[in-house]
Amino acid sequence: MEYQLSFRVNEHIYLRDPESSELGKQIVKNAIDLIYDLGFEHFTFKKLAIKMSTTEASIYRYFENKHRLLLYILNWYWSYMEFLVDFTLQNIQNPKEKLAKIIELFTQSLPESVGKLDYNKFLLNQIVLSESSKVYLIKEVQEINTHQVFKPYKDLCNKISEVILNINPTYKYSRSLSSTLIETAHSQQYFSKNLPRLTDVADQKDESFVFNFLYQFVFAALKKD
Amino acid sequence: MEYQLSFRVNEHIYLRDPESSELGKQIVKNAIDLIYDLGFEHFTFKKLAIKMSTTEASIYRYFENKHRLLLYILNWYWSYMEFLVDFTLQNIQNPKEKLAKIIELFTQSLPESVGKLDYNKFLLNQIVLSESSKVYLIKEVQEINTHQVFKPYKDLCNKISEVILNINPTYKYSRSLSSTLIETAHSQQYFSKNLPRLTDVADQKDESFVFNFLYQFVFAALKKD
DNA sequence: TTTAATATAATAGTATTACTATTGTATAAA
DNA sequence: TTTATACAATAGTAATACTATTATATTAAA
Repeated sequence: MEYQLSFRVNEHIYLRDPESSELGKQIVKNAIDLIYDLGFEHFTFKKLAIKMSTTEASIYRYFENKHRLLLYILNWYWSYMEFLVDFTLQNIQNPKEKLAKIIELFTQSLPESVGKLDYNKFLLNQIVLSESSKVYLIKEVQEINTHQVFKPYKDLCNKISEVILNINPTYKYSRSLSSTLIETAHSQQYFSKNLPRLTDVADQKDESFVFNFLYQFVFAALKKD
Repeated sequence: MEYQLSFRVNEHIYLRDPESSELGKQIVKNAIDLIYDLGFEHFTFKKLAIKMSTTEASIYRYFENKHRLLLYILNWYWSYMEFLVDFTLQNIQNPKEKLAKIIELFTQSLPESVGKLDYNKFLLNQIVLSESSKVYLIKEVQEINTHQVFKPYKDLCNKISEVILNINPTYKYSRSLSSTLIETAHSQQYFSKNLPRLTDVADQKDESFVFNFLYQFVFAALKKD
């Protein structure tokens, strides 16, 4: 069985829906590769156009600027993670077990899809670790937020916070703990790899370190006294 | 009593020590103002030069590029925070009380200095919230890390992790918890203001929200079972 | 006191990046 | 067959990032 996942992405993010044409799909796919290679600061539409043998202007017909393209990728990622959460929690009743699964999802490498239709999940995950916060840490947050461009992130947090409230209905910080879970999963993975002295990883290859750390503190925070 | 704090900043960060001349000091001071006004992405040396009635080239004699200038500011901030931690923990014996004070430092506005000699602490704090992660979330991390440019951050984490280990000597994640404390203090303050649905703030003016959230989860994580 | 050396910032550039108006071509509709 | 329109490429401009060189001021040496 080979299938491609697609999500409706807020139309304020793009000028022309990249899902609507082959060129559009290629722009997103190649952008993920190139942002991974160069880092977002060094990534330009010109370089992307050369890589794809198309023109800068053609890319500009799809996205206003590179920030919108990154925002598109992140919207896709957040929607995908919400889907994965739903998918993974199927048939699990115990809310503690659910939360453990969620932490696992955010700290382990994403399942690679079978076909070539889909985005490269490894590269996607890598750019999320290093670039995701750049989509909201900008002067224009408030303004673009009015167009609901962060809704998938909020929905994802909401879903996690429901599980948290199932474990401890009196816990007062379910949303903050959810966003902290996600942000910390990212930052600690990034630190483990690049600035290990900011963490307690013994072996930088140890994939379970961030899981163990997060598991301990998330469940500790939810313990009733 | 009016005094100015200065810290030795790693000389790999600048081309010419900004502390060594009046122009250098003005560059840093004005940069803090302008990055606050424009956001780091829209901040350029040209605009800074115009604001200061000097030239772009003169600024380039001090810093290789705007990223280095931001890194300089963050190095100053991390050193300053370590100083503040030392200063604040004077005469406090109880390690739990110490940690509470530390959380307070990272979640409340910085003490403004008396004279005009110093940097504007309010603006400094604001740009730390929105721009700090941009100094390490770059393709060149590993490379610049070899020049110790993140040492003040690591030292700061180290200091906090010592306090953590005093509370619970068997806790295995003292460094990770320290960096998470700092990063979460920043991100939750940023979210409270700009994307409140990712948090549980009731009133966006509530300065104590992030403190309460952090206090609860940091101390919960350290509780022995 | 005059000259030489040095430090400093300004001038005047170039290359790259970000973005856009216009044109040309292919496809679909009338 | 003609006309509309959808699309991407051409060909630009403006802003940004960065640098080589020149001019000026200051300090040190003769």
